[in-house]
Amino acid sequence: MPNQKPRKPDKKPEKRSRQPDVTRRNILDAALYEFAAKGLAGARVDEIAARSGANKRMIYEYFGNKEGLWLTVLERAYEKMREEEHAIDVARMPPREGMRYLMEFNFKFCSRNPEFIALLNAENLHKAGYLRHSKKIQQLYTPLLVVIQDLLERGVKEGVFRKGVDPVELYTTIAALGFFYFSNVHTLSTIYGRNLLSPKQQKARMEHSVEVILGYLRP
Amino acid sequence: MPNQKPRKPDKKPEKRSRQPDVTRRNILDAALYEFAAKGLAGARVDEIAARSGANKRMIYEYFGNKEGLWLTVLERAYEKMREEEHAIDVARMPPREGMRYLMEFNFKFCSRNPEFIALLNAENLHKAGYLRHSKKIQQLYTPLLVVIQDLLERGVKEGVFRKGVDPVELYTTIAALGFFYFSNVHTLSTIYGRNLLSPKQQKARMEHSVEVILGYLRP
DNA sequence: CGGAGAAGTAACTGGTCAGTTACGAAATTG
DNA sequence: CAATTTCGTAACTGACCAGTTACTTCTCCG
Repeated sequence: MPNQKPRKPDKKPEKRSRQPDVTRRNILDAALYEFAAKGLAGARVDEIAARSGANKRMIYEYFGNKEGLWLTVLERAYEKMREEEHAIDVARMPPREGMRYLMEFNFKFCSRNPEFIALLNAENLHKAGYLRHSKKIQQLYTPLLVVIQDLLERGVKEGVFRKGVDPVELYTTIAALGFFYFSNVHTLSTIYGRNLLSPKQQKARMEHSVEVILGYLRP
Repeated sequence: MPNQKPRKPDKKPEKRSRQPDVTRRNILDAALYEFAAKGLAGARVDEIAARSGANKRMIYEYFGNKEGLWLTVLERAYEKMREEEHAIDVARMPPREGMRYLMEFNFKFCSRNPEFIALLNAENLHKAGYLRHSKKIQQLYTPLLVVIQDLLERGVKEGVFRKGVDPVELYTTIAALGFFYFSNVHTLSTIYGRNLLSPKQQKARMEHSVEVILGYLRP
């Protein structure tokens, strides 16, 4: 089986090498997987190189060192979340529906992105030392908080929400209800003796979480 | 400064060496510190030896290897929590007070024991592989769940709680509201641009958490 | 006191891993 | 088709680190 694929240098380099963007992206994907599975200290650069199909030299050329790679992966994960969150259009929903939607989105996002959770936990182990260097993160959540504020105000006006709820506290609570469950699935599953990752358990948990939020918000 | 301390072999060996229990305990304390700070992969056995004042040989004699040490530290942490939780006497409190007390205890425990949180997160990174081997953990939470069930039933009977709340879901929610905040303090502090570890922020957060639980539980 | 065994020390070992380097192959450019 | 740059490979290096070993010192008990 001789490889005569690259014999055709037409204007569109469809397959094969010399595509830095693709290589870069492959490295980041592999790194996300490895970091999420083993943390920063446990992850192996050789493993990332092997999994990405690239090579260590490329990794160090693109990202400098292991920590540089970590920071890039972390920022990329946050960006992904922002993008998805950006797609939320809650502003014109009725307050209660809007709040339910927010909670469900958050829950499902955590369910779909366990690597994101592992990454955040690892970063907290490092006391957010890397995240602090990323200036763009800080204003990332403002739009979401504005949306929540708006929902709260409209809810109060319509008489379906209680007064005096702080949007930051509420957002933290929403995040907590989604995040904690998936962050601690394994120890919780062990303690309760059930598989909390089963769709049935997940659904029940999401329903309960929505109920907690909406129940609390009643006037 | 010649050391003539150990020159007195009276019946009570007050200070100094040859006290396996003390050495063992020192190692566990040092290991808790190191593991909580750096995770299993990041922790260094040499560092634990140095910090404990003991020696690597002792560590391997007592605990076999690094993983054995990890498991022992983990179990010890859970035991500590159980002990403190055991001291809770909520059974004869009025339902709402009891629930508030539970929530506050949980919150304060997380605040007081950041190592416990780090340990749990690391163990979840390992998919609870170590915890699963510890049979005694599984039935640890049953008494607490019974207490919650009792509170809920009395609350319903007295007309201060809503019906149909699942005690397991509720406990998970209580745990989430306490745990998540401290587990993610650093990234949250970075994002919000405030120091969430300040007593003021902690107090506000605890009040909010209690409000969420009690607000949700209203009939 | 003296011998046995437990507790402790420090140097060592073998493997692992982050980061480097020397070199080759392909592609782009003129 | 050279020359230059970009991409890729694989072997290497030096540090680090889990676990071991050879040896010393203390304590206990007869």
